[in-house]
Amino acid sequence: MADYEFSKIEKKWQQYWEDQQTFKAEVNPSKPKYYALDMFPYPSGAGLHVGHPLGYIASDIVARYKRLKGFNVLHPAGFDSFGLPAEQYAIQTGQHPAITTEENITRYKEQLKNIGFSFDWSKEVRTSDPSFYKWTQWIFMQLFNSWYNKETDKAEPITALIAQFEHSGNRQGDGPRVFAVCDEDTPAFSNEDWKQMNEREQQEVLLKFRLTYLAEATVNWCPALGTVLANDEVKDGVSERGGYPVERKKMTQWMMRITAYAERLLQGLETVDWSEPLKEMQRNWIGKSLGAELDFKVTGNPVAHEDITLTVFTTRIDTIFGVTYLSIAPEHELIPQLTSPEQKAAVEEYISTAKNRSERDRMSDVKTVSGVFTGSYVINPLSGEKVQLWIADYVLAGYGTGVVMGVPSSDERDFRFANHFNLPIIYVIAGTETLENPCDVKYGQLINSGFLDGLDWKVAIQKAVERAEELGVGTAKINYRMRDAVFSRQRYWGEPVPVYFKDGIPYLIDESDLPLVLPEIDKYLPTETGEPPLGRAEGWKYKGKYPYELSTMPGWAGSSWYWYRYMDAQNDTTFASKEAIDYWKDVDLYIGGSEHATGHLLYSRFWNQFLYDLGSVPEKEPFKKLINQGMIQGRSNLVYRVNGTNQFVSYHLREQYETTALHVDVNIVDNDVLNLNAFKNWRTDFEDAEFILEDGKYLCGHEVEKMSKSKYNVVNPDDIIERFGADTLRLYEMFLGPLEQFKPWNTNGIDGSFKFLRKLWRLFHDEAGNLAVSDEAPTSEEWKVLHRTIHKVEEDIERHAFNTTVSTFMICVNELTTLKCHKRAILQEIVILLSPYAPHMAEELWQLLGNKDSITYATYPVFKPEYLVESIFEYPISVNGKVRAKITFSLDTTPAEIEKSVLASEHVQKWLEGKQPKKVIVVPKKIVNVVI
RNA sequence: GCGGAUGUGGCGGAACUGGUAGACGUGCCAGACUUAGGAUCUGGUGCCGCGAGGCGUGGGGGUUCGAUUCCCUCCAUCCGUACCA
Repeated sequence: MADYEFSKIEKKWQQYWEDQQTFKAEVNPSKPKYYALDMFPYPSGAGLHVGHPLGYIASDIVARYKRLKGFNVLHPAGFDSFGLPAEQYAIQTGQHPAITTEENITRYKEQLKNIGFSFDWSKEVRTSDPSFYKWTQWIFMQLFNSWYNKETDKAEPITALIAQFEHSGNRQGDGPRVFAVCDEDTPAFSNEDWKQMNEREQQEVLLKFRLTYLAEATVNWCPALGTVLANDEVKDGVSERGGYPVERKKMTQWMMRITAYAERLLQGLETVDWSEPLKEMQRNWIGKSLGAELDFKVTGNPVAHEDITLTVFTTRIDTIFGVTYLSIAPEHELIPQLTSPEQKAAVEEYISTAKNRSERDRMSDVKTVSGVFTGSYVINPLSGEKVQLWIADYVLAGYGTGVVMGVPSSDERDFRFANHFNLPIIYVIAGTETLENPCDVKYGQLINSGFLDGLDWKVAIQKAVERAEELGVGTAKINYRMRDAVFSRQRYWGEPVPVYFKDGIPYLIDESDLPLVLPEIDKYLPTETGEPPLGRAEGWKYKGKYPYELSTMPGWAGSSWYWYRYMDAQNDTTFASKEAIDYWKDVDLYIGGSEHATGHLLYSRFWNQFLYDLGSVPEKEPFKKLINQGMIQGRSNLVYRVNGTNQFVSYHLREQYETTALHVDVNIVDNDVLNLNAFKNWRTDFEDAEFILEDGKYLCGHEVEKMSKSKYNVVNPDDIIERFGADTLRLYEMFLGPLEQFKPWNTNGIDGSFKFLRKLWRLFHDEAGNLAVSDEAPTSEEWKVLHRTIHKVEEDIERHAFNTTVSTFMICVNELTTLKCHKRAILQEIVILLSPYAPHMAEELWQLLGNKDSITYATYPVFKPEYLVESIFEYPISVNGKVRAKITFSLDTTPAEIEKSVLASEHVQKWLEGKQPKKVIVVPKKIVNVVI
C-alpha cells in the first residue's frame, strides 16, 4: 500500500521547483506586486535550529497565498554575511572569514531548501560579496556628499552648500543660521571668510555638515573585541555579542548623522502597520522631548570670566522659581573656568573619580548622591535669584546641554541632591509644601512663582517661554535622546570605507574605483601599533600613495538597504534599476525578530529616508507591515542523579533522594520518557548508569530556556524532516501558537500534525493505496464544509493567524473523513487552500488529480456564501444569562414570534414557575435571554 | 522607577465588532482490532457533586438582560529602558 511517503514527495517537488524556476519573480506591470521579506540571517556555524524557520514559514505561507490570489510575488532570500563570529574564528584558526562564511551559507541553504520555501534564489544577495558591498559603499559616498537642509527638510548635495558658502557664508541675511541641521556649534563666517580659508579649513567645515562625518566622539570601546560599538550594540554596559565590558573612550570615528532624521523617523511611525510595542520602542529610542532652553549668567566669577553663560535644557520651565542651584556634568569643558581657587582641589578630585567610574558602576549605582560645589554662582534669568553652581554626575554630558537647573521641589533627583547637600527647597506647586516628598505631586497650580502665580502648570510653561523669549534669555526647544551612530569598526570582516586621506583630510575615492575590495592580510588582529587589522594590508593605498581608511563598516551597513538589491540583484550599473524599484516599491510584509527594534529597523528607515531624498526610491518608509515573530525557546529535559552515585531517579521520586539535576539530550527523550539504552550510549560516564523507575519508565523533568548546545535542547529541523517530513514541520511550527508569541519547542505534539496530513492523503486513496477520487457531484453538506473552510482560511491568513488556520484544516479533514467524501470538486479546492502550508503534499495531490502545472499557478477558490446560508437557527435559550435549552426557529421567524414560543416552551415554563418574566431579549441569530 | 505586553483545563492554545467559554492538538481514561507495538480506529475528558445542580477565563469591584471581551483597582510573569532634566 502506497501510504504517505513524504520523503519521496518532498525531494521530488523541491527538485521540480528548482528545475522549473517556479518562484522566479520578474517585473510585470500587468500584475499587482507583493513583496514578502524575511530578515536575512547571519550564517552562523551552528546551522539552523528548529526556531529559526518560524518566521520564514509564515512569510512563505503569505507569499504562496498571494501568488494564488493573483499577485506577482517577490520572495527572496540572502545572507547578512559580514560579522564578528567568522572573524573571531579567523583569529583563532587563521582561516579566512570568507571561507568559513561560504561553508556556513552552503549549509544554511541546504537546510532552508529542505523545508520547501518558495524563495527566488536567483536573487540571492550576500552583504560580503563585492558586487553587493560596492553599493553599500556607494550609499556611504552619497551620504558623505550630502548635508541636511533644515529649510527644505531633506538631504541635499554638498555642492549646494558650498555654493551657499561662496555666496553668503553660513548665515542668511542678518538672521540666525537656520539652514543646516547640525550647525549650532559652527562659528559664523561670511562668504569672504570662506574664500579666505584654505582647502583643509574648508574641508573641516564641510565635515561638520556631511551626513556621514569623521568626528572625535565619546564612544563605546570594547577592549575584548578590539572595536567600538554603537549604542544599540551595548546592553547593560556590556557588548551585546559576547558580553564583554565596554568603556567610554574619546576616539575619532566615522559617524552617521541619523539625528538629522529624528523627527521624520518619529513621524514615519504613524504611517506604518507595525505592532504598537515596537513603535513605542523606537519612539523611546528617539526620545523626543519638548522643553525650553534658558540662559543663566555666571556671576562673581572667581576666574574673572564675566561673560560666561550656561544654557540649561528643561521640560519644566514653569518651575523656574523653584530653582535653588544649577548642576553641570563633570565632563563639561567650561568647568576649569567656573571653578573658584578655593574649590579647585575638591573639583579636580571629584572629576577624576567620576571619570574613573566605569559605565557599569555608574549604571548599577544610581542611588548614591555625589557632587561638588564649583564656587561659582549663576543668576536665574526669570527670577533674578542668585544660586550656587554644582558639578554632579547625575547630569549627562551627552544629553541636552549638559547643564541642569535644580528644582528640588518637583524633581526626584534634585530633591535627593538638595537634601544631601543641604540646599534650599522652594515649593512652587500648590499642595507640595506639606508633603514629605514634594515630587509626589508634579502637576498643578503654581505658587511662590512671581508672574506665574496661580497659573496651571501647562499655561505657565507657555507664559514662561514667552517671557524668556521677550527677555532674550531662552527659547522653546525640542530635544532628542537619540545620538548620531558610530559607523567605524576596528575590524577586518566588514565593508571597507571608500575613503582615503590626503594631508589628514578624508576624501572619497572615485566612483569608478568601486568596489573597494577588502584586501588580504596575514593575521586578523590589530597591528602592533594598535591600528585596525586593515593596517596589515601591504601597499594598500589609493592610487598607490594615499592611505585608505583602516576601519570597516558596522554590521548594520549592508542590512540597511539590502531589500532593494533583491529587486534587481545582478545589476552592476546601479544598486537596482529604476524600473525594478518603481515596480516593487516597498516591502509589503516584513517578518523578523524584535531584537532589531532599535538597530536594523531604525537604521534601515534612516537610509531609506535618505535614499528617498536623493530621489532613488519612491517610498518614505520601506516596510509597510511588520511582524515580530516570537522566539522559539528550547525545552530542556533533566535527569536526577543521586549524589555520589551513578543512579538516576525518575522525576516524581526525586524528592526522596539528594540529587543533582543534569541536562540530558532532548533527542533521546520521547514524551519526557528517557530512552535508557540511548542514555547509556550517550556519554561514556553513563555507560553503567542505573535507574530508579516509576511505572517501569524513567520520567525526565523539563524546563524552558534558550535553545543552546550546552543545554542539549537543540532540535534540528533536518531531524524532524527526516522523521515527519517538511510539511509536518511547517504545519506544526504554525500550530504551536500565535506567531508573535514566545513559546517553547516541544516535539511531543507533532504527531497531531502528521496524522492530519496522513488523513488527508487517505481521503484521496482507497485501502489499496490507489487514487480513489470520484467525479460525483458533492452534497450540500460537503459544499458547506468546503466553503466554510475557504472563508475561515482566507480570513485567518489575511490577519496572520496561522495557528488557527491549521485547526481549520484539521476540522475540515475530520468532517470530510466522517462524511466519507472523496469528491474531486471538493478535494481539489481543499488542496489549493492547503498548498501554502503543506506545499509538497499539495503539489503531489494536485498532480494526482491530473493537473500538469505547479499548484503555484492555481487560482484561489472563491468563497460562495450561498453555500453557508441557513434557513434555520438553533437558538440558545438562557434564563438570567445562563443557557438552559435550545430551540430551533426558521430564520424568518420574527422576534415577537420567537419570544412567544420561547415563553410557552416547557423548559422556560419550568424556570418561570408561573411568574411573568421581567424582560425577554431576542438577538437574531445569537441568543434569547429571559430575565426573571 | 518608567514604558509596553501577557495572565483561559494536566499542557500548547481557540473564542471576529459583548451573546452556548475551553474549538483544534497533545496528554489522560475506557473500548475495538490486534495479540504486548511508542501502530490504527471509536468514545470520554474544566472543577465539585451519585444526581438535580453549583462553581469556573490571575484577585477584588463596576457597567450590562448577558463580560474571557468594556471601565476602575490590585497582584503575578515576561520584554524594553534606565540618573534624558
